[in-house]
Amino acid sequence: MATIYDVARIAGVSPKTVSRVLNGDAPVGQATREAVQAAIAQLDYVPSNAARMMRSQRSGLIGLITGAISMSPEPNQPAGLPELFIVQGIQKSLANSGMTLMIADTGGVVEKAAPLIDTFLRHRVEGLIYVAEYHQKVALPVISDGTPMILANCFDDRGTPAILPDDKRGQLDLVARLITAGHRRIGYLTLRPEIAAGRLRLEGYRAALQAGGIAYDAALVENCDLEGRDGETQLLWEAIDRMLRLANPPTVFCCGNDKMALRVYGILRSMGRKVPTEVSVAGYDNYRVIAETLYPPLTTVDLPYTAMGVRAAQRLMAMISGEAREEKGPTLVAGPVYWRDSVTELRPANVSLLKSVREE
Amino acid sequence: MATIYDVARIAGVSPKTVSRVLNGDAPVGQATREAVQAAIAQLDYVPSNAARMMRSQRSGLIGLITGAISMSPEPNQPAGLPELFIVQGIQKSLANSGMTLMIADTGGVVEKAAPLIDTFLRHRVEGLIYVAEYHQKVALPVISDGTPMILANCFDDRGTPAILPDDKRGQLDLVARLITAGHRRIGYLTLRPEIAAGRLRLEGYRAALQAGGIAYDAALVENCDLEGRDGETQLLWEAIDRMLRLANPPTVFCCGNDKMALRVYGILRSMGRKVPTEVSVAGYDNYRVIAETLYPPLTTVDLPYTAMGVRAAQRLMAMISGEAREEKGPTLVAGPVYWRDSVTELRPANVSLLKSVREE
DNA sequence: TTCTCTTATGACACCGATGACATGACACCG
DNA sequence: CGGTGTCATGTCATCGGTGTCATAAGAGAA
Repeated sequence: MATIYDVARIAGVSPKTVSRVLNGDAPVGQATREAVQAAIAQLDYVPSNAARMMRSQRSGLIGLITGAISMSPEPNQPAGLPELFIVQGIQKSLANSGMTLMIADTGGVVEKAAPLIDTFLRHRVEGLIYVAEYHQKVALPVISDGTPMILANCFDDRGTPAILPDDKRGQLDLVARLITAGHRRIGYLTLRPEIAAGRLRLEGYRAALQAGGIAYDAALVENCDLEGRDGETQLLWEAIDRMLRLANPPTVFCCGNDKMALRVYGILRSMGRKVPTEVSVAGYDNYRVIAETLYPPLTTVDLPYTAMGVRAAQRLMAMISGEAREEKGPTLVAGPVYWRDSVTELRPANVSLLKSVREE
Repeated sequence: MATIYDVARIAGVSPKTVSRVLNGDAPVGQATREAVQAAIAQLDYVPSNAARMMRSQRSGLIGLITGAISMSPEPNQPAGLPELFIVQGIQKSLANSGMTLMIADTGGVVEKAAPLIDTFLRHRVEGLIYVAEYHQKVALPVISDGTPMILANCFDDRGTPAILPDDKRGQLDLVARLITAGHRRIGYLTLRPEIAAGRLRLEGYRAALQAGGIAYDAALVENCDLEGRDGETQLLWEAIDRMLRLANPPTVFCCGNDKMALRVYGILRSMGRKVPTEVSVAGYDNYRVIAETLYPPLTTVDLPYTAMGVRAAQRLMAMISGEAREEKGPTLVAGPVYWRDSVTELRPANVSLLKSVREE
């Protein structure tokens, strides 16, 4: 493999001059430059990053750790995929920064994160991003040297900078929109409260009710999430059946996520209830394969994965460049409500007052 | 950032001895070793790969280029995903080789492959893998230095080592199995012949007929692939309708892939034909979300992406270690037939004779 | 004309590891 | 007891670039 010395010899200049041609960091005479470039071409010279890095102490590398790639997309488990959108956003945002993104994969095994981080540190990455498959708390090993690190779609105890979906705000926006549409009895089939999304979205639901002057009714809220195990459909069926038998039944069901909404469609249909004319349904995630394919298309809230990726990259770059204005705490990213045909406008007059709700 | 010299000073030994403790390449006294390890821990020392690499001329890096990550999984376009299985296979296979896998993404733009390759070469990767999203021909820039390169799911003009799905063999196995089941009139709704999979699978179909002593009937074969554009369903409907009106209609429809089979299910149902009692259907790809979810579950051929990834990694490692027995030409990887309920056994007696067909 | 100043280039040390080689201390052998 | 081998460790050069400083040649300015 040719070195800068070989190029220098062929071109009849000093190695340093070749370096200058390569980096453009000092003026070089036209004739000299051409001679050097010819020599580079002739030798198929490719500079060694290792050598450059040693001297300059800058690697130009960003390390990204994810489990997305090796998550088997199980038929029942569409998770893992969304992560890719985050990675995409990061990539797009980093593309023009001159940084090279190194992606490593945990193979779905969280314990592998530690050795991967170590590998990255050996390569002297200038920043690290850890992407989790769903909004959760994590406990990664401490980075003892000062390498900046960002968590995407997760957070930890130590206050490591994190980029998180604004689940509370999203659910709030959706329910507020439902209220504007005239719904006052809003059923909520929630995710289990152990996961962050479940808890936060419920908070958003309650906040929206309060803002709309509607009393919270425990009879309209039920956890129907069994962590993917069987029996979820039964649980849903039972909850829906009970709510619909109330003296004052819900006019719309909010679902913990789009997958649950998909099931709810089936259940309502088997009960002989028409969506949306008799009952409305809303989801969460804007999991497009579901939301756009369902009939009628599903009203839902976008989980802004790509935007989160972009923010993660931006915040990391800010940390690397050591900008003074370093934010504290997690960055929350809200996604827009996608208003589709699965929800009836009970009070159409109101609608004209609305501007479309979207990520600011 | 601490260096090996700092560690040496603290531990009261020479840098070389620290190096020996780190690499275990020469005996080190117990007491010395412990002193060194203590110093390493005290300083949070992390060795610099760049420096190590310069001296040893080995990077321990494998570069992987893919478009998988940034392919938006369009609702209509489940491609891009399968690629991930290849990456997974590669990763699994490389995990214990001591190599670090660097993944870079083209963002779906093929032109970005060249600069990415260049970046990898600057890092002196010891091998390169290019993964394509579907079985196709590619034209990557020539690697002028001797870095080994492998193509996965694609091939080129220059005879670069490639790992390809054995589409011909897979279709042959499937059709042979149909024949064994007693089918003799086998309709084939093909992919467009411009793509490798379309051409090769058709070859497999014909080879199976020939082996089974059945004459090829052009009336039973039709290209129904419009490259994802609209009108595909109409095309399918028309083809199926015509074939079923033949004096001697097919008893089974082979489809170019599982997605097409999904449509065919719908069409047959709308025609009032029951699957599989009146007509059988078979797919290709074993795209599990479709094949296992459909009712009845779809008989299909596995596209062995994970296995291809494993083979790609293995072959690359063989090239790197410079093994004499270097294969020529592409490595074909065949996947097993998944026999499910979408195909009727017209002649059940035969079945007991079968061993399950699988990847060798 | 002499003195800056800029442009163009080179000399040399150094980044942080490791390979090659040398050395000293023992242990074991005959 | 000298010779030989193994263990434990150190010295020094080197990998391929780039930062720092020096130097030479012209271009303007005083």
